[in-house]
Amino acid sequence: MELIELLKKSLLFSGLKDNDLAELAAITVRRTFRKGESLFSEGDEATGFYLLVSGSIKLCRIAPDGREKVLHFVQPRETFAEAAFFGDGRYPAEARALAAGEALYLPKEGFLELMGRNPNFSLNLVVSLSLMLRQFARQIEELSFADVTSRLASFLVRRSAEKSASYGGITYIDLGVKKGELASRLGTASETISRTLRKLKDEGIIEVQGSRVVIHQMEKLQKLSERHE
Amino acid sequence: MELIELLKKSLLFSGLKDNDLAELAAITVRRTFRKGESLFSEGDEATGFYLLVSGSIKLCRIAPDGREKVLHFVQPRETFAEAAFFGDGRYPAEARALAAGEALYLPKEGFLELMGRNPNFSLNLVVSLSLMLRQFARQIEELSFADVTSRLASFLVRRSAEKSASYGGITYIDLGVKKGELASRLGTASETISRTLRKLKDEGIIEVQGSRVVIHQMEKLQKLSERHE
DNA sequence: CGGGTTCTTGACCTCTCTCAAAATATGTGG
DNA sequence: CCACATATTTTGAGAGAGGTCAAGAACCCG
Repeated sequence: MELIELLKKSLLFSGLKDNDLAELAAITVRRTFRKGESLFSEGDEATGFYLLVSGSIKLCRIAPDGREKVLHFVQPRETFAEAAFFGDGRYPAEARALAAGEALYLPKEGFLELMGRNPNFSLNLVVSLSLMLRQFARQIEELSFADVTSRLASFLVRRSAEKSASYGGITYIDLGVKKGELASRLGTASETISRTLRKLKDEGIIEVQGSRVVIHQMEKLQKLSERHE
Repeated sequence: MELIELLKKSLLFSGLKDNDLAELAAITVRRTFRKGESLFSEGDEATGFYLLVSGSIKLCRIAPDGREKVLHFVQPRETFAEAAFFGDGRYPAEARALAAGEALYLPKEGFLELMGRNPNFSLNLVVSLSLMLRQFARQIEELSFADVTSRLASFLVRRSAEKSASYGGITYIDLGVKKGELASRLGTASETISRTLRKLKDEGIIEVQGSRVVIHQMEKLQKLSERHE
């Protein structure tokens, strides 16, 4: 697809005029990646940020004891590693591909230059970062207050809103990630996810088929996710 | 103090030239507040953001069950509520004064205009937001992995780095907040903070005198905070 | 059809939450 | 500056959610 079309799909560049986008396209680098490939690692020098076009990426950190904590699953059209713009210029996490795909690379240097010339870039970037901050704040709140059932319900509800198929009141979600990864993202252990999914199934709220989840009673799920929040 | 001098103290405006600062000063509103006063509440229309000059502010959210979750303690010279720039334009949390002081209010409208005219404002804002993102990411990681001892140690170490007095290997920290608030910030209960502080005291690592903490063995504290990270 | 990974389940155990009560600190008016 | 009222902190005891370890089952791929 045309590079400019791809750029336009991102929230980050949505408000830009065509000639702005052309400037942007001039510094953009297309990059494909395979499953399991790492786009950058924790501690690497941050030379730019990315816009995911297709495929699936997780941002994660490795704890000293070897366990991995998933901070975020990146969806197509989302940007990631914008925070590469800060002070020390190192990536604070690793970006690993869960499925093969393509990303657009925006080099820091060229982008900073664009920001200096064209305020629209900065304004959009600020909006994007602010949205992320809000998301993170919610995650912090969830981790402090909500139990695993509630967090899992919250995840499923959100996922079903953004990425699902629905027929006659029944919603089908494709988790798209291994349950172990989901556990890490929700700040718990895979065993607990297993047990919690089972509990929800026993209550007739959902059904699990591999990495596919069928939601039978969305309302109950919503209630569970709001109980604490 | 001169308004421009106050503005210059913030990381957010540190790199600006004097004439930029003068423009900024022109739209700045000084605002004093008393202890317990709320600068804005969750859900209020976000009309701008703040730079804390003196006093102490906490950002918090109230859960449906009435409990309060502290997201962040704002230190003098720091800005807060920059995220007011996003989409729906509502404050996502409440800002309540822990001690009387003064803040500078930067109205959204005027600031957006400045950003459009002068790229330096945007660049600094992006840096500032990125730093916050990094902080939040660390908090998420801590909440998922680390136990309370580790989180408390981490908090103390960080606090001692930014706000402490030190004589001959012994460091004195003023918590500056009630222990209950600290508990909320660390995602735990005040009883647990109490017990954990006591445990650290029994091990000879720290000493507690009201809201003052004396660190005797910084290395051990550091080790505790890194065990998980 | 192996061989490896991932998932599930069971058992156990520990950390931390909760509730209740005592102790301490803080603030207020006189 | 004291004495009382309120708020905060500490301590104790009990319960429960969820982590960990271990083993078997299911799944996935070449």
